[in-house]
Amino acid sequence: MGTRLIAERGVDGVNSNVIARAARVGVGTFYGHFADKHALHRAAVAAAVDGLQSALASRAASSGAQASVDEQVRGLVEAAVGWAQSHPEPFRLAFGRSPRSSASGGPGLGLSSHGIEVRLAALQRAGRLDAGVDPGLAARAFISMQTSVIVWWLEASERPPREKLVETLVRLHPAIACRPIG
Amino acid sequence: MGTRLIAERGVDGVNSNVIARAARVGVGTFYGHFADKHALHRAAVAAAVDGLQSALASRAASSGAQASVDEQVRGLVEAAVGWAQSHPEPFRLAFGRSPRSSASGGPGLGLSSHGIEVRLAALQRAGRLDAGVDPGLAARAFISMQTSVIVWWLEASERPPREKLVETLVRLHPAIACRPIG
Amino acid sequence: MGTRLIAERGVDGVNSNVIARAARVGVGTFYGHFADKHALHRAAVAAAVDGLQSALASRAASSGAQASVDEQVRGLVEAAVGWAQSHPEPFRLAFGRSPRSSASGGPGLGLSSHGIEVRLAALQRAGRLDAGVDPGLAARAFISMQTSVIVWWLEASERPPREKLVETLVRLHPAIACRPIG
Amino acid sequence: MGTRLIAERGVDGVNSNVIARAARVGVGTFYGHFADKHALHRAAVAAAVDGLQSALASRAASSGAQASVDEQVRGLVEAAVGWAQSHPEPFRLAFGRSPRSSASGGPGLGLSSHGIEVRLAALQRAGRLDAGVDPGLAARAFISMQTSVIVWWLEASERPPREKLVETLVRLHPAIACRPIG
DNA sequence: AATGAATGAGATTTCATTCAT
DNA sequence: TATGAATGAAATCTCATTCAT
Repeated sequence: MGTRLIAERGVDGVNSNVIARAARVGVGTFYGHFADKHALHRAAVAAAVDGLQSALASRAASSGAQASVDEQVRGLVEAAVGWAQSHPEPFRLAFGRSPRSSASGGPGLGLSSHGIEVRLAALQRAGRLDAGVDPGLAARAFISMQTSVIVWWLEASERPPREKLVETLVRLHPAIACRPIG
Repeated sequence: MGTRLIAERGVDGVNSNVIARAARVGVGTFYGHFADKHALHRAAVAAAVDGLQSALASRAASSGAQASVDEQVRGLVEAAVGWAQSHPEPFRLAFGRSPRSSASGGPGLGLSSHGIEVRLAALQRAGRLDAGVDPGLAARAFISMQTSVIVWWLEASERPPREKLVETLVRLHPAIACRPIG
Repeated sequence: MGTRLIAERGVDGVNSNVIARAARVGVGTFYGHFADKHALHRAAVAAAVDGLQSALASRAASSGAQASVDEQVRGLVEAAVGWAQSHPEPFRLAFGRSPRSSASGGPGLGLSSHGIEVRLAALQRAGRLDAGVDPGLAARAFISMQTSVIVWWLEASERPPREKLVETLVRLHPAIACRPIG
Repeated sequence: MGTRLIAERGVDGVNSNVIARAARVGVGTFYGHFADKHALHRAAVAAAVDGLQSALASRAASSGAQASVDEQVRGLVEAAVGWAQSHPEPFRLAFGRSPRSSASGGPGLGLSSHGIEVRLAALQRAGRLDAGVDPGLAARAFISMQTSVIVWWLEASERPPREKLVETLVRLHPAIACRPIG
């Protein structure tokens, strides 16, 4: 439980005593649960990634397989933005600057880009994605973009309305943005 | 001189004594040149941002104003990738994970998205950019995406060829990806 | 029971939780039996000292008072070596390095040197011990020597046979080694 | 230089801050010189062992090779006692209880018993040392005994006079104590 | 009586920064 | 100006002990 409480605070210049105090436990208790500060950070990031991942998965499941590409993309983007809005701290923690932890790849990763890659590859085989686009790169690019922009949007003082954000992200999704021209 | 030598190493968990040693100067010397560790970091990031910025600017200048949007976009993407390849360490330093410093905005920012925003707005007014897209968000999104993907690509072991990278980024640039449909 | 189990392990850098775990009891249980870590250590040392002491006493009793000095000395050395061999861990614990506890005196003490001192004094009065020797010092010296050497011998990889050990210690016992010359 | 200052204090329950303070240096300075508390302890023990060793060596050198065994033994014992008296703290540190450090062997070791062993073996071959005695064990035994007794003597409140101590140790030295009988 | 999670004082260690040379 | 040993505040971590179950 300490995990969530602490995930909701920043974990960067923060030190173990402060973390423990914030979680209302003794320092020793903290070390009883996590090997060190970074173990906690990793756990919190993993929890956030899992949280978002399952939000996306359940959205994908609820919008039937018969949905159009546009509908699917919009659904996923909305799910991502929605989860970010309801879990701003975990989202920032996992996808904001300095995710020293995300083993996998660039910013915003940790979140697997594999699912998107597969779908893009399928679209490409069906001639519905520009042949010049590399599905792997494009998937990765979209994930980075989406998380980066949402992080910025969460923090921005004069932020565009949520619908504009969703609309823009949808429009930039490779499956939509990179349809074959002509 | 120290700037570059140090920029070429990581600067995060690294401590000032190590930085100084790596730069082959005494600790004291280091503090003779920079107020503190963060001043150095800021300087290195700024240098990288400036470097990239001017690479982009000179490319924009060389491709005349009469060039098509596609040519301009491709030129800028190529310039960005080229600079990143010839200055991988500064690029990573400035745009990789944990840019604690970039005052401006999200990941990859530090690099101003203003220029792109202006151009996108112009295209939109000319009816050549989908009306649903927010130029500010889209500009920001593209910058984040581009830098994130390039950082990943620089580090990736099995990376797609450079042409594929450029092609994919070009195709995802809002000015191209978000042309009005129909 | 806990006493012996724990005595058979080292007790120095070892912490109380580890001790308890090793003894297969809960930490709390441990503190139910001993006031603190040192109480346990003291108890274990005392038990070892008592054990050795009574082994020596019963040997002294069994070899009648009419036995020669040589026989008595050999009997006691054999008893000490025998007990050490059958209780190596307690022996090490009580007489090995770092007996922070032994209130009494130098290494190997805890074991009283008084008995030996009395006998040596008697021999000296009878003109059968060199007059230059101080019975107190000599007694103390023999005890230290005996325990130190046995501890070493217990741990040594290429150790001389037990008989050689006994023989050497006997020969170094003041009552034998320091007979008046000529 | 910190070495000596600190060696002259106890180093057991003492913590690094206290050590540093006692040596009149900052904590960091301490860690600049020694990896940790134990490194200092080891260094101090080594220094003490070396000090005693060279005191013995120079005494051995000054008493010509033509000196009798008795004279040689007395010389070495006097040298050991003398060094211990003039360097009581290092002596206690190196040879007192809990020398967790002495890699070599039993208490009092660290100090090599090899020299004595060699001489005893020579005496034995010459028929001037009881055949039942093992030179290795006897050498080791003497070293342990000597250091243990000196440590006790340094600390004892009612201690026998120094001459008595020397006399007793000389009389217990195997080369003298274990001459063949008859 | 037995348990072991929780505690926090204190030990250990790091590192940004200073300053005498 | 260059240097790096020295510094100590602050961070990390340990472990003897308690106490609710």
